[in-house]
Amino acid sequence: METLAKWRTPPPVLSDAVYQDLLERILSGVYKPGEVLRQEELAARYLVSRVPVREAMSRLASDGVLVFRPRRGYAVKLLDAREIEEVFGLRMLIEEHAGRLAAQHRQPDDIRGVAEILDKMDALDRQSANGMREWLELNRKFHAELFAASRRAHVCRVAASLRDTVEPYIRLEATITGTFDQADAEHREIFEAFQRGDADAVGRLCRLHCEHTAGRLKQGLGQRDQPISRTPEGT
Amino acid sequence: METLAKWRTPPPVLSDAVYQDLLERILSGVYKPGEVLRQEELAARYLVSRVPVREAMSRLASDGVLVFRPRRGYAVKLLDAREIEEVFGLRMLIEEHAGRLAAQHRQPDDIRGVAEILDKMDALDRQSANGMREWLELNRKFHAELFAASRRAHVCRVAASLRDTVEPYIRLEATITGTFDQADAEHREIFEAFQRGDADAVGRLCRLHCEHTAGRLKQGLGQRDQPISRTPEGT
DNA sequence: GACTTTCGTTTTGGATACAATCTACATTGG
DNA sequence: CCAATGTAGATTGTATCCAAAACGAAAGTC
Repeated sequence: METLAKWRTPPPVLSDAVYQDLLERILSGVYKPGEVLRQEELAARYLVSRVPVREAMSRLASDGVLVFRPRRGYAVKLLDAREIEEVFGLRMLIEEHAGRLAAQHRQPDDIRGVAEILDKMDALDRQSANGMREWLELNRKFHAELFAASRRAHVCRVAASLRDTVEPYIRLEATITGTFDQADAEHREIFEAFQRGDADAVGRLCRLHCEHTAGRLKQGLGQRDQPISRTPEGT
Repeated sequence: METLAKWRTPPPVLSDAVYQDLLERILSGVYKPGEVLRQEELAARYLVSRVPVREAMSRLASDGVLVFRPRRGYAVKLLDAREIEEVFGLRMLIEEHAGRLAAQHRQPDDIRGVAEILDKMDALDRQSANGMREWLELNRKFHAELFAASRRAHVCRVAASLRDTVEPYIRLEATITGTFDQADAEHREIFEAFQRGDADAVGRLCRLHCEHTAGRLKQGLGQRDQPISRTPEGT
């Protein structure tokens, strides 16, 4: 038998799988900000022991998605309005930078990849709950793929981390108001500048896009007092 | 007996202690970029089991200080010149922002705290190896304390993470060249602007400070080919 | 001689076990 | 009736154990 080993896909690591799924569930609001995550419960859900669950959670805590209170477990990070504004302030900086770099370093494949995501978003039924959910996932993917074209791993890492931190709130707001039109239009604009390699425009538009998202969020979630559970927060 | 429990110091979490010490050792170059960290070895060093060690390492990996390759363990992140430049590009953005916010939101205590650090740095003997080490630690602390005055946890988190990513290289360069004068002067300048609450100046100076550090690094480490071990890297 | 293949060792990933701590609730005393 | 106390159960943090994968060196093959 010849060297099969070289071709075999490397064995998956449970904590990675848990990390991914847990992140997805937090971003999509299955676990709400402030909610405490029980290790045993999650271990049972994923049919693993608590060890990989704990590892996944400690990573999510470093990402800023969870908070850790010793001996009291991990909870979904709960942001107040001021913190949301803070994160968006950072996103505006980083994403302008990332957008500019993306436009400068993009390859033909990148344009195709991003275009594909936009097309998929166009095809969705924004009225159905399912369509909304898919739109939101594709929305996240759009930005990730766009920035990935910069070929700058650290830029992408920071941008993704910041985005993930506020993503639950973005999705909450979008689900409530159901307005995707402005975002759609801005995505198209960004894409067009990206396609023609206009770095300054992409940067400027990305920053604006952040700013507008922050504005919608502020308005949409501003009135409602914390709709969230009662966990007193640190970090 | 009255409620003693409330006064007892909350029980320490081993993985936190390991995280802290491990980070310090990585930043100070005890574990060099590219080096693989054995779980058993570290567990023995800290007299704990491998579990808290793994947890600490998974956090450090999320911070960008370590890289994780499934089933092959964690290694100290090895950056090439391009990545170092990338990180400094981000730092210039973030730290200008952070510096500005710090100047705007600083309290009297913050000024005292930062001044104290600068004084300690002044008092050190920069020739001795020990003095250098202390200077480098205080240098890190200076920036952390300065930015902390912004009262913006997310800003501080991102700034610290980016700084930690390149800190081993900063310390390596500084240890080799032994030139602290420019940094000292810039710290003083930043502090003075910080003291008088000149947000624009602090922002501008922080950005410049980053730029200069990056420049020194590029020159100091540019010539030497990777002095590091042989680990082939991903992420 | 270079390239596999084998096999033993090392090291990792994960499960289980157990002690320490926290939480909730019932009880007591004022 | 309310606050403080005590206690049982739930939950976390860590140690220990085991199977599987990676590594390295020796032996075999063309």
